[in-house]
Amino acid sequence: MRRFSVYDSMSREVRPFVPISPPRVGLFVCGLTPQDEAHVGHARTFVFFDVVARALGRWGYRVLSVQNVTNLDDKVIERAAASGADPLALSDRNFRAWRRSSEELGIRTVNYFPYATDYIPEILAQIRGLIERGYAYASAGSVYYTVAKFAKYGALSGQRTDALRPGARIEVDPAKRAPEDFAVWKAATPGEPAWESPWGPGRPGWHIEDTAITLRLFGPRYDLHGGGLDLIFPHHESEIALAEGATGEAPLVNYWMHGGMLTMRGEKMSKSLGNVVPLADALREHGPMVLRFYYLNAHYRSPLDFDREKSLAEAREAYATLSLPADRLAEILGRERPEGSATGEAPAELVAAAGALADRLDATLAEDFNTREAIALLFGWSRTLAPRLDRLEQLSDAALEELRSPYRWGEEVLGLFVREPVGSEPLAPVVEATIAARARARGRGDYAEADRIRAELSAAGIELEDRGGATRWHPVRRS
RNA sequence: GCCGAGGUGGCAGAAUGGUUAAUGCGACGGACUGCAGAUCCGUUUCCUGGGGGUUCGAUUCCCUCCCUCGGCUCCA
Repeated sequence: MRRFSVYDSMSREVRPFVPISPPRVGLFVCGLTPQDEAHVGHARTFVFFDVVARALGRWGYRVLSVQNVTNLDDKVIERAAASGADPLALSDRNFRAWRRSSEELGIRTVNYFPYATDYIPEILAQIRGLIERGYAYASAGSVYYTVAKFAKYGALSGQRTDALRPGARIEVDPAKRAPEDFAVWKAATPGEPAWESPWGPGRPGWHIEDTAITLRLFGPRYDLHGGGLDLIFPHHESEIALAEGATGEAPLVNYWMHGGMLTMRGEKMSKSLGNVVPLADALREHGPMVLRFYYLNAHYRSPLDFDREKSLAEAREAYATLSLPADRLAEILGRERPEGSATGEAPAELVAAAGALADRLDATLAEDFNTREAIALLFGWSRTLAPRLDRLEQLSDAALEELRSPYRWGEEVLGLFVREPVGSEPLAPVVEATIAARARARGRGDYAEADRIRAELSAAGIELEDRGGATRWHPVRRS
């Protein structure tokens, strides 16, 4: 198992990672509340944690990755009521749409996506435990957490409850003993989904579904908890209070990881600001590789500003440069080559460099997942290969694979260099014939006809590239 | 007000107590081309928010001020 370090929001420093029971690692990431469609800000966080899980897997850990789905909360109910939909059906629909997008994005490391409402028995059991231990009380059909009882409340966020602006956004609730107390069980309102409980019909409050899930799947303590920076308070703070209060064991989590926000012209992307770019739109316009590249091209803890006109266009250009040698290698390797025609060996210094690069890539990522630095290293490799691309044809498969190994790393860990199926294979004969016609036109100096054919193919989504007397073609890049 | 994260070239965005502060985008020049695009090569000196301090040396460590963003019970 490779050693690595990670920034822990609780201690506010980069610390060496020590697993609780190696090689297993429990990773819990706060997932979506699918009140609406997912946007590009959400995807940033989840792509990053996908890379974390991929890296740990590569390094020999056995990761159990769980992402909860808060499929019922005030917002879901509110949104459903506005459209006359059933709340659970609405969140289910949005979640399924997110899963389609996330699969397209190559997010493939999450083992479970538990729905909050599938854990009602666990939630009720936890609430009973909290009441027995004096951390919660029933009042008017609801149950509230006694924040004052949990001395460590505020350790993660640095917030002190007595400093919270009273009444800022805290609902004034006469059933609560103290304003900072929060609901772990909410008394049912007619027309809303509700479950029976010792305190009457109701539904779970926020925060508690996560601890119910992790207590069940990981036990009272686990390794890594991730999420967006905006969840630190009150959500993660409250999770700690709920779990440690219920079990008496601490700490709930050994390392808290928080991803920076994606901003839009300096402001956080959120529905209420009206500056949301739906993930599905960005995927359609630029494809998954460009988006992944864009996210991973910044450090995960830095804020990343998203400019709808510029950001992904720039990422597209940069990714094209980065991936061109990778594509060429894959293309040659995927082609049938006559027996004995390609036996060349790669220069020894290149092979050595490729091997050394893999180590450097792992080492870079092992320092708090510096994906940006890893990408810079991969750019270096592409610069090395780019001028030699035309000499690759003679190399043996084994030699080509050696030169490809840094890109294989990028594919395995970063999820880049995955070639999109273009569905153009059946077109190939037609395109080749058209190109041949253009070549004949060029041969007799009829450039008007040649350019007409080129423009026609371009309009059909095929770009031509004249080099060294031959003409290559490829599907036009998405723009 | 309190808590937290940031401020780096035209732009995006890394890193480090120490030679020319990475990488990319863009721009400019060249090669290639019938032309264009794509590609390849080269150039892009003057960039670390302001002010103090520690140090032989600070972008990095400390203090302070300014600005931006996030959180302060809906948030990835």
